[in-house]
Amino acid sequence: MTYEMKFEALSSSTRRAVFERLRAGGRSVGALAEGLPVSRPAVSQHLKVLKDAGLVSERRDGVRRIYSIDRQGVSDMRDYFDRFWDDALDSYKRSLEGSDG
Amino acid sequence: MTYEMKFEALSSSTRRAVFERLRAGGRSVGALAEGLPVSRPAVSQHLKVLKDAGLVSERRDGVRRIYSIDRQGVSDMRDYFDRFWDDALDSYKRSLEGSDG
DNA sequence: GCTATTCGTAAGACATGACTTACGAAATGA
DNA sequence: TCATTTCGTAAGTCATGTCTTACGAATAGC
Repeated sequence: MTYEMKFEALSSSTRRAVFERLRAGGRSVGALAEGLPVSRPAVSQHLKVLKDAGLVSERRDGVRRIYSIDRQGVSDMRDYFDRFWDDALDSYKRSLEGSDG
Repeated sequence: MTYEMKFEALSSSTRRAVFERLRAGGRSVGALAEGLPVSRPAVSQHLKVLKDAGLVSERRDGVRRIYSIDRQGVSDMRDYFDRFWDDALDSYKRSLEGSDG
């Protein structure tokens, strides 16, 4: 559930494709695998990584498992880049003060 | 300069460490390599990936090259997760409407 | 109980990428 | 010009991760 885990989870292009497919709403593993150039077990393995990272959540529906985006995880990433941007701007401003003030 | 390139660039933990070290301000390649458990050429290779992805920029200073955070690139990532979060919320709301009304 | 469906996990093959050393290029200063 | 410093690139090694097939578990319906 750390940032490191989220970055690692989003490091594979196939995993990002799975993640993007969930953008439009929850889907079963089989439905996710259709349209992707990898096998269903591969998708299942990717979903585990995404789930452990806190980027997707799982819900049971009979024999199916419906995976959905975990908005909290997405929000965490958004916050990370928010703060990163702020810090980068601050350090830039300080570098200007230091060079001519 | 695409999102794909930015995600790929941030997929390596060493590269994220380099990226994080630039958060506090611009640094030379040698200065970045100090304190990291990899060689200077390794850092140089990582910086090339980060630069090609639009996440860092380069400035010459005599024989040195000062790398800094490219705030536009960080802003792009922030926007990506902003929109992703909005889309996920919308699709969630739609799923509620479809299920009970 | 039996079958069909959906899925997760194990084991192993294979490609990808991250690292090292060696080397050459460019800028600085004497 | 020569030496020093700083850096990027090339070549090759090695670890990591991504994929496949095979298999077993869980649920639902008959």
